[in-house]
Parts: sequence; structure tokens; C-alpha cells
Amino acid sequence: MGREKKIKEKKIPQAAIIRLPIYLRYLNELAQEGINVISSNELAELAGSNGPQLRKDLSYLGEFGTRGVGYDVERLAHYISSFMGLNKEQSVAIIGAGKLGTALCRYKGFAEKGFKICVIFDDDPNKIGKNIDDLLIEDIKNLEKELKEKNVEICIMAVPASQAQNIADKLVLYGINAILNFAPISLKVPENVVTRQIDLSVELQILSFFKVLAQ
Amino acid sequence: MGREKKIKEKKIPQAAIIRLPIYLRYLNELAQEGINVISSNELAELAGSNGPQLRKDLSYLGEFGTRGVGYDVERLAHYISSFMGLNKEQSVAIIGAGKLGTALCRYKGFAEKGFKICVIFDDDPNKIGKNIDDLLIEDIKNLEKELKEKNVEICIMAVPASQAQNIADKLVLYGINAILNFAPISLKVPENVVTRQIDLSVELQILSFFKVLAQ
DNA sequence: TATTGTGAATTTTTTCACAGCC
DNA sequence: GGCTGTGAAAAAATTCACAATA
Repeated sequence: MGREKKIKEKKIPQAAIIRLPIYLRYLNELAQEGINVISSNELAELAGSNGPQLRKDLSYLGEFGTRGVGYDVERLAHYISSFMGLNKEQSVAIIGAGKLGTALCRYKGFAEKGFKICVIFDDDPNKIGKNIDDLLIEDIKNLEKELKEKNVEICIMAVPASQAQNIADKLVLYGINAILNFAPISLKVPENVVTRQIDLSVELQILSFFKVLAQ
Repeated sequence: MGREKKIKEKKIPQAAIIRLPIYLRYLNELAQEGINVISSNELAELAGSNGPQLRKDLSYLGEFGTRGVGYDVERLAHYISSFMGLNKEQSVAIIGAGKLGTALCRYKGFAEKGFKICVIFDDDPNKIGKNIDDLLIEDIKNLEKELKEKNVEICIMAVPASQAQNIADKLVLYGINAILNFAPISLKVPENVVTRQIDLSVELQILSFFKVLAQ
């Protein structure tokens, strides 16, 4: 049975999906420390979750534990990776070579997780042709050509809000169907395109609200 | 009736709270464009939500609309701002003057929303004492003193994962109870401290999964 | 007529308790 | 004895339909 079919049939809750990468992160750390087996309670504690939640989440993928013992760290990590399509390197483009785009471009964490930043774009003639470490800043006019050539699968948008929808439309037109958007705007995209939004100010606003309650 | 009491009594869903800043963003834009009244459907469309959802969310705050007409843009914006405690400037500190910390420090969007970056810390002697635009990089050894002096209410952590928990513990010790964490680690903090986590790799991993499904 | 506000229905998510298994 | 897997219960969130009303 294909992965997609299985997912659609079993209907794994979205809330469970977005916790899987967190579990995976700690499983990989445990593996590096040479730990072979871990209980749901221990792993959940690391991941900021709880035992029953974690067991439920994993139960949607299948049966991976051993009763009375726990989960085989490597086996589980491997399965989550392949389930989420993370067992191969993926090419990522960054749109916008401003401060944020540049910082993201240099972020080491992406490569560690198999995301290769293979091209960065800008429309500023002063930036185009310059380097960010080893990477040349490309003219956004060459967007289509570069995306195709470099086989880009995911785009990160770090552009001003005023340009974001326009650029997103182009990305969609050129066949991109996964966008991580840092511009403070709700992108409108077709159903077959997925976006995730990181709005830095919104995060502070949410904190601002909850911190008063938590007191 | 005090704001906190009201919130706790009425039990506004957390999911509704985190949508309020998005509504607020578009209300402010509308106000700037000189639009005085907006319907739930129109505002929801802008915000990437839907009419009933938006009306339900707002209904937890009170009755702000006029049947047959819509919502008064300025009045609603003002109420959401004050409800979320966003009607006064708040002081923010950034911990870590690496690429990300520096980029965040220069991000204009915070100031627009009333968050003033008033101090940035690092432990690298090569960075301490240098400037990021107008802001001096402070020695992390002076963390307690600076946080108190500058009346910091929210901290943004842009430090390596290995240091994050250690620094978070200090922040809590020094009275900070709101942390925006960019380090890829699940912070352990007391109940009276709120955190929000932005994990860049996790976002790409989630996209990686859903993009296959969306196809 | 147009649009809000909301109780009720539905769906999704989380929690719980314990049978099942090593 | 210890820990998983899961059905059932509970809680949270979303959707819906429509009464209320400017």
C-alpha cells in the first residue's frame, strides 16, 4: 500500500502529524547517545508531550513498540522519517536576500535535516550576483528557470508583505506546491499548494496575551 | 470587571485567541485605507478564515457588530488591542547576536506592533560592545541587571540548542515569564511562564509531509 | 434586506483506563 | 511488573442554521 493512500485512508489527525518531527528530533538525539530503547513516557517528557498522547500519535502509524519494553529508537526514527518523506534530500529556495533571507540561508539546521538551500533570489541589482557564503544571489527574473534547474521542492519567502502574494502566485505557476511564508500576510493559494506561516509579530502578540493569564 | 478575570470566566478557546492578531492586522490595514465598516465574511476572507468562525471568535469578546451592517473597523481593532494587552509598548530582549538574532534585531515589524527591542545579549567577546544599528551588544553576564533596568517583558532566544535550556532557566529566575524560542528544543519552564516555539526545520518537515498529500 | 450572534450539531483532539503482551 | 495499543469518554474546536435586528 502506498504511503499517500494509507494516510488518506487512516486519517491521521493533523495535530498528530505536526508532533512527529519533534519526536523524531529526540529519537535522533537518543540514537546518537547510543540509547536503543525508550518508553513512551520518557520520549514524551523530552518532547514536551505526555505518554498517552505519544502512544496514540504513534498508533496511527502502526505498532512500533514492544509491550513491557518500549520503542526501538532507530527503528521508530527510521519509520517516522520515511513516513514523512524525510529520507531523501530536498532542494529548497529562499526568495528575498534581505536580513532574514540571508540569516535563513546561513542557518545550519536545515542541512542537518536534509533540506538543501540551493538557490536564493532577490530583485535588488545591488544584491544580485553577490555571494552569501558559497551561494550566489540570483535575479528573481530567472525564478522559473532556476527553480526547474535546481529541482526546488519547497520555497521559503522572506520578502516584504507587499510583494508576497505576487511572488507566491509565481511560485505556484512554476509548479511549487509548498511554501514557508515569513511575510505577515495570509497567502491565497490553490488547494493543491500547502503553506505554513511564520509571523514573528503575531508570536509576540500571542505571548503578550498569555503571559498575563499565566501569572 | 478586570480583563484577566473576564478571560478566565468566559473561557475563550485558545484557538480563537491565536487568530485575533491576524484579524487585528487586517483591521488596522482597513483603517489605514479609510474603510470604516466590514462584514464578517469580508474580514474573514482577508484573514484566511471564514465568516462563522470569525463571528464565533469575536462573540467571546462581546458584541461588536451591527446586524445588517457589519463591524466598526476602528472600534473592533481598538478592542482587540486592549483585550490582548497590546495598547502599550512592551520591551523585548533578544538573547544571541548570531545571524538570526541580528536579523531579528533589525526586523522593522516588531516596532510597528509596539514591541521595542531594547537590548541584545551575547557571550562572545568579539561581539560584546559592538553595535547592531543603534543597539549595543551586551554581555550575557549582565543579563539580570539589563533585564531589570530596561523593564523587559518578553525575551526572544536565538541561541544554540545546547545553551537554550540553561538560558531559559536564567530568564525565568530573573522574572521573565514570556519567551519566544528559536532553538530546536522543547523548553521546560514553570507553569507561570509561557513559551512559543519557532522551529524552522520542523516547519519544513511539516511542509514536506503535507505537500505530498495535497498533490 | 443584509448581517450579526449563538445554541446545537458535528468534527477533531485529548485524555483515560485497562486489556494485552513481553 | 512494566509498558504498549486502543476503545471509550471527555474536552475542545469548528461548522451550521437561523432567530434577532439594524
